Amino acid sequence: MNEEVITLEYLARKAGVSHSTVSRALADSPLVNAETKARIQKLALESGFELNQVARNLKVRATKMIGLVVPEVSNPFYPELVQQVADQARNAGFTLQLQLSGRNQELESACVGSLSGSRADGILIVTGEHGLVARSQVNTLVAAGKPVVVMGWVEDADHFDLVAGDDAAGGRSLAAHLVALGHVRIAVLGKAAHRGAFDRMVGFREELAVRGFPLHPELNIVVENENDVRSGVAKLLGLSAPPTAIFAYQDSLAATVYRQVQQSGLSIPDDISVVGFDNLDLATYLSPRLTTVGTHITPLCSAFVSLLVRRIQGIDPELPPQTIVITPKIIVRESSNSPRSHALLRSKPRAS
Amino acid sequence: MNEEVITLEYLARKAGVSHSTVSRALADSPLVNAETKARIQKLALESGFELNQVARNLKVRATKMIGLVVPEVSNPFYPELVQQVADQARNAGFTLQLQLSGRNQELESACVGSLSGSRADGILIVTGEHGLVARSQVNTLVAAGKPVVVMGWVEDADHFDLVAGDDAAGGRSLAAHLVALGHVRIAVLGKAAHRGAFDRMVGFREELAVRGFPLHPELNIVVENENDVRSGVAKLLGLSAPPTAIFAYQDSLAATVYRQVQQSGLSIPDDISVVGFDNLDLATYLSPRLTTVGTHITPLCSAFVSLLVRRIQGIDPELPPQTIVITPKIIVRESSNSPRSHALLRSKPRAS
DNA sequence: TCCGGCATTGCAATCGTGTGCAGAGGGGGA
DNA sequence: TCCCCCTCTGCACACGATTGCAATGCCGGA
Repeated sequence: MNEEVITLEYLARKAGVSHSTVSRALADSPLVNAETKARIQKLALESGFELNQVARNLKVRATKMIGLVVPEVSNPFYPELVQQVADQARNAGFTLQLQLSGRNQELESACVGSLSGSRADGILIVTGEHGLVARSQVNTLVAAGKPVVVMGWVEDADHFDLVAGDDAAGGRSLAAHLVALGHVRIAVLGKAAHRGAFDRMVGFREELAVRGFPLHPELNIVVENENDVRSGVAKLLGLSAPPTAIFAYQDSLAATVYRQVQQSGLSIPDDISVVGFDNLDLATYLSPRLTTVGTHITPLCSAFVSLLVRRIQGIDPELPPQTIVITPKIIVRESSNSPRSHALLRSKPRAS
Repeated sequence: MNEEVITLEYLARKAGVSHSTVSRALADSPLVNAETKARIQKLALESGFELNQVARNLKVRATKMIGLVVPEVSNPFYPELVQQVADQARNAGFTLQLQLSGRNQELESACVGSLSGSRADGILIVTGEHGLVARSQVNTLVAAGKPVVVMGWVEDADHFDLVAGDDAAGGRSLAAHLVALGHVRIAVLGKAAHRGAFDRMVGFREELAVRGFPLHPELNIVVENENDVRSGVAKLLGLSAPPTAIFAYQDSLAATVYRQVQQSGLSIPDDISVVGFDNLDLATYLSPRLTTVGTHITPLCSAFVSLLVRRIQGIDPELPPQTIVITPKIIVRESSNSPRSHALLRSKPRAS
């Protein structure tokens, strides 16, 4: 077994040339003689040579890698994004370094840290419910000229590039949709406001108010976990005048709502309409398929990646921080319909 | 603005020492005087110094990164795995480099290629339906001493480390479960055999035969896509003696089966039982929750990562290639139950 | 015959760290 | 006083590649 490490130098000795020539030959430089080049390339192939990318990276001061920071990947919202970003990055000639910042983004700073230090040519950060945890770090990096783009809603994003979906608009269109169907008593299943305000819920409520049916306090349920969802739905169904529609602020919550509603012997959408937000794959697995709001994720990721690549390439370095907002669109499926009479609803049996 | 790159050398000049001392100080080496060390560390912090990891990697011949190759991440099967591997890797002090080999693993070789060349200290490859596409590449790498571990079922894995779930055993327990419930006419919704044989289906059929109810050909449906599933289920339900239970070889397919069955006005599990395989999150979102088979993913990933780490650390380099098999377990939920009488089943209305 | 230019190759510096080894300086014991 | 040892620091090389510049040899034209 040959223990010697195969380097340019090694190939050079074998081929009887200098390592510079080998380097140029493998880079297909026109500076080296055609036959020599062919001979060296053949030799490299035969000896199973692999260029040491780390050394190369050091010399050329670039890694052709971009770091992607995402809270987690078991929540079905993120994988699709990762997939798209990975594809886009590959098209641009970059490979991906994935970092999970944790469900509560407790590792976000650590992730960003491990990505800087010249390991990644640029960094993409997808925020979670807590907003941009590593804000000061990002500011420092950007000030130092490191390409960074953030995705998610962050207030006062004056100092860095931001790509965000317009959640408020999405919320408004859901509300408009339900009201147009004839719903009056509409419940909201939401989360206590992290990151300033949860725009999708705010937009939803705004639109309800505009349309003349402001959200009734007893129909506003705050949930933090699965159990809250179950008890919340139970509470709603137990009201003397139950809602005819429920807006769950995430598709994954809507799934739980489904189970709870259907276990109570009620039918979606005949007895009660349910709408979600995110347009996960899950939304089409549910039965009936879920009406929801989703950003067309391709343009979103496209903006995300191409903005970063632009920064990395360093064309117009004076380009001020950008904020790109993408408006999501409502996807109407079978889980929302016009309300039937309340009498019918209340006469239905309820599971013990 | 200070355009000078901040390096050890820069700090050294500022502190009036040599770059060696700075290097040692930042590594908290006992070789440097306590006060000097403190002074240098303080200075480094103030100037926002970041160690150039690429240079370091070159010098120490290690990157503390492991590459993870996964077919895709939009199919809900993989994200959980990625999450676990990422966590395990972080615990072991490694960061993750994610590479997507594509739904049909068409990029698998390219992924492995971009991971070798000293970019990653070790490589984890999760195969897809096509088995180990980059097999020869893996053999070469392993022969060259590069740490590589493969997950998935691969035949003749004599030359490299392999971690696999025992799909056949899972299939057998599903069959046993259904037969024990009293089912006799059981349908299988499977895929044409990629990668030799699709063990979960093989195991399922074996066990049926052992129990005395070999699979009837008309109840064996081969599907390649969503549409096949729909038409397949329709065909099954249209039989003069429809099955009382359906085994879908993947949870995600079971979801489609659900919709088709429920749209036909039939109830799960009262009219027909449905079981899946994989135990995705999805399985609990469905209603009723899906009976399925799943590997407890934590030990699986644990074996996966720790085997690789062991190779990276290079303790007992003579350790022969390992094959670790993990037996999945059946998770009984509400989608499977004893069959009711066929008369009732056939008298049910069917949606137009 | 001489010279200029072109094609090709090698030399050597460089990227930023890590580290073996030598050397400086100081303190303590004989 | 001398010497040894211990603590600390710096020199210099190495990691494996890229690349500007110099050098070589050859050919053709004057």
